[in-house]
Amino acid sequence: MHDLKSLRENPAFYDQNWARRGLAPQTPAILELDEKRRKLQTELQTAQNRRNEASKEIGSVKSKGGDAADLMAEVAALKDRMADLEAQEQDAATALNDLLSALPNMLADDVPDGADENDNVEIRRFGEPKTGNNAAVDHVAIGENLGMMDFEAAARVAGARFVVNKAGIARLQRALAQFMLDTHTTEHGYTEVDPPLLVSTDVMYGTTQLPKFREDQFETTDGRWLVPTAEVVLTNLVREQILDDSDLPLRYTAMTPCFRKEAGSAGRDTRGIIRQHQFYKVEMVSIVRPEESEAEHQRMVNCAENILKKLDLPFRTIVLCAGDIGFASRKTYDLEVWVPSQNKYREISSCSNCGDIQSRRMKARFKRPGAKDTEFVHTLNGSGLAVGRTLVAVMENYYDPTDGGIFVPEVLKPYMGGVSKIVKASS
RNA sequence: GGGCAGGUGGCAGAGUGGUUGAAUGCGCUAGUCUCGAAAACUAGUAUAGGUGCAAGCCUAUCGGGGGUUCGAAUCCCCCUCUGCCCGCCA
Repeated sequence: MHDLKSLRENPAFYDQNWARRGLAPQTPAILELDEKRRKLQTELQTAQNRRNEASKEIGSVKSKGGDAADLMAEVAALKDRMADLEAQEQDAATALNDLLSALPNMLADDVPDGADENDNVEIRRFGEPKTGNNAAVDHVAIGENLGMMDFEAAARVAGARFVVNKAGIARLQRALAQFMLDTHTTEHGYTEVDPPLLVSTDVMYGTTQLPKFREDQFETTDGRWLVPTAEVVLTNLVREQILDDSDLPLRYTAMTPCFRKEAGSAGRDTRGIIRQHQFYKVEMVSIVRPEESEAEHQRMVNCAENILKKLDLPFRTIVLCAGDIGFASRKTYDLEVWVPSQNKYREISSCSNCGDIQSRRMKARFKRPGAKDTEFVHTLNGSGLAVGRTLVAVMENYYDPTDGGIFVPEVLKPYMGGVSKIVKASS
């Protein structure tokens, strides 16, 4: 949700900012509705005030044994008018809310201009990708040759965009998740959370998956939603709370399955596990004071990068341009890992500073010491990392063409029971 | 799934139709006292919105929604959450 007061005071700022995302001016319609709504509200409140007064008078007249018929007639008339005003005010408020909740966050000043992903800006690289190897074996071939990835079985039990991992690959993925979680909790100061995977509609609204991105979500028959990312649950942990200043910053991490319909992605990344209806992701979420969110953002990106560095996977970090940035985000860094079989970098993490757009929707506030008013917190989220895609990167970057095996990255060995290479079981 | 009991301010806990946004206690903040502290005393201490230059005034909120009434924390209905009992179940 957007700050109406601020929007009223500076509509040009909002329109200019939205224009960077390619949106037509929005504030004229908003301001008109807002004014209409407030006018109705004031009128309604005046009527309510008179009703309250009259009711008190009736009480006192009656207690003295007097006749309050005139006053009661006045209130009866007032009630009709109030019902009408209230309905109108509700309509205006709903319309205003619908309008506002469909509009994306304000971009940070230093977000580069641009129309789409081609205008994103690379800011740093790590590692040396093995380029030019068009014959690189992809993770599907590697996994199937090892007999540890079964897409046909997955299709039989669940349909397209699922996989069945087995044996060494299944364990490797578990090791990856474990390693990420341990690193975030012991080195990066995050608190591990084991959250619900089914959440309410309000929660999905809070982090902006609803109402605009309904098509990509799995809804249950009893009105709940499967989480598309742990961001949803972790961020909503502070919903409807007034936090104490000393509680901040809060840093949460969780490893969860994520469920997505991928409704708009038909035909994209159909091979392999790059884009699935269900995948594991280790997520980081920070809840911070407004003035701290920029620094926290940098910190979070470093935490995500650190995982890739420890795994010794080549990657690059980019800033998303105005045209490619997500709905809730003020500014987003993507980490892209080198995928040899595709001979390019692919997204493996996305770290976003959402400012106060989510906290406004969630009513997540905090109070500074001695302050009279509450303030909205800032929320940030980032993948640390997408486990399935990390598995792809490890399989392909650590592939041994001489025997079709996969070397286990050094940092994962403790999680693999001493196994240093995944090889085909001898039959 | 069935039944019973509940959900009131930061916490505890009154309140069962009429200045009750809400007693009282605790906690917290400020002041008095003190060399300082404790104790005691005094005052203050919810959230959101509207309106106003401002002081302020007004509206709403006692789990959520709807209803009855001139008037609802108090009465009625639905939902939800918590506790307990029974049933079922990983």
